[in-house]
Amino acid sequence: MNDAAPIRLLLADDHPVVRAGLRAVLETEPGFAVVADVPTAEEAVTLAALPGVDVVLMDLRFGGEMRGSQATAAITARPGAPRVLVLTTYDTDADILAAIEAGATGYLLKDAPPEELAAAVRTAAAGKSALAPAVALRLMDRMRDPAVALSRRETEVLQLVADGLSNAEVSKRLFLSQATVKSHLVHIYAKLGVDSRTAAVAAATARGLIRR
Amino acid sequence: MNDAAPIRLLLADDHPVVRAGLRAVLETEPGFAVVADVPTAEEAVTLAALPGVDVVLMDLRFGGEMRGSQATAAITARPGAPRVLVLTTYDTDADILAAIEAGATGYLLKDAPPEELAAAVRTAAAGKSALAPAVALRLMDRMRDPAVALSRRETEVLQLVADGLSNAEVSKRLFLSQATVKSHLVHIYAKLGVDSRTAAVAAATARGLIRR
DNA sequence: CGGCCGCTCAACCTTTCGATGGATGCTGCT
DNA sequence: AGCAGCATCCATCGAAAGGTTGAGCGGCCG
Repeated sequence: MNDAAPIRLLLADDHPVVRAGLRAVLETEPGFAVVADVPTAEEAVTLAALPGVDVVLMDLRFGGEMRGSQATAAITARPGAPRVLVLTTYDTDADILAAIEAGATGYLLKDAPPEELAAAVRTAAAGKSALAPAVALRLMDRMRDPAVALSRRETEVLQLVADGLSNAEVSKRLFLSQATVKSHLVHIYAKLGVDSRTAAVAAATARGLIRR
Repeated sequence: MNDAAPIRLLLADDHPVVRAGLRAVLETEPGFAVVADVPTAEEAVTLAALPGVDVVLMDLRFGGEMRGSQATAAITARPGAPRVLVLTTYDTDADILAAIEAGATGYLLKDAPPEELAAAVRTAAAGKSALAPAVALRLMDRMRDPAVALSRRETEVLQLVADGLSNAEVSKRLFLSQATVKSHLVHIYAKLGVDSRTAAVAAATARGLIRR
């Protein structure tokens, strides 16, 4: 399997230690070649445009502006783009769905053992999707109980509510009327089985529907 | 400086990639020797008891039961114990204070560049405290603004509010009148500089005053 | 095409929450 | 001892959020 052509990798993570760790783990594995590692999402987008990269290992949260999901979308939008494998600490619904919608080929958690990591990279390089067991489980749960699947707009509203904004502030931020915000909240309450904004935030954070 | 005796290190982190990264970063640096790396806090406590360890690099959050701060306390409680340098992704008040109270010699963030990491280990090995700039800043802020210290009762109330309970439910749970709960909340709002329960929960979680 | 669903908004009424004000008891400082 | 400061407790009232009903618009799918 791992014959002449190695899989060429680009690593994107803002933690120097993690970049060094990925290098150490993957370069000892046969059949992998780390082309470059970068500390920002912007640099990842730039370097992924060059030929000679098969798979990008992408963190989701960077210290700077651009998020990993945005970078993933920017990379996969181009023709002949490399595969993007998201590698992060977090397994919330919001993160996972954003990554998959952005075109990620796989989603791994950083606590994965090296063998699992290597296997996922090979799977991704072959163009098949690679999901960590915990992530796959969460997606199954979501499929099985569609009541807890908030719509994009609902998630957006609830996130702002969780950040402490009032209905009036949310409505201004999203260019909506307060009536619409209330309407969304009512639907959210029904889906989560609660009857107040704070309870909705608690339930949603517990289920990982919004980021903390 | 880095003459005959190298600084002997024990690494404790549940992420294999991070352990590999720390090994890679520190072993290339002269004057360091990694004695062992472990994936759990419990093993860190066990191995730190053996002689031949100068500094423990300790993560704060593990997948398992024991927290890094507990492990730190267990290690530093023993006479002739090695120095513990906490190395984590998070910089919330609660985490930092718990670590320092547990007897950590230093507190570093994982996004630190390798040189800073190496320098901090040398500082810690010499018995001096080593704080990341961001952490030092946060501590300064906390000193300057002592209003963010919630009382026991206030924390109790806010935690229940964060769990999604209404004032009526909180009052029943704590055997209070609703008026008392509201009164506590007003004080909490004043201390946190907010004016609603959801904003208070957001502010308190951001500062690590309550668990999520 | 007709129905389903997500998104948007309005008007009304009810409940809850937040603001204000005041009481008690403990602790520490002078 | 006396006082200041804080944590804890409680009551009342206007304001904000929640609940209800009803409705229009656009996309998706059988």
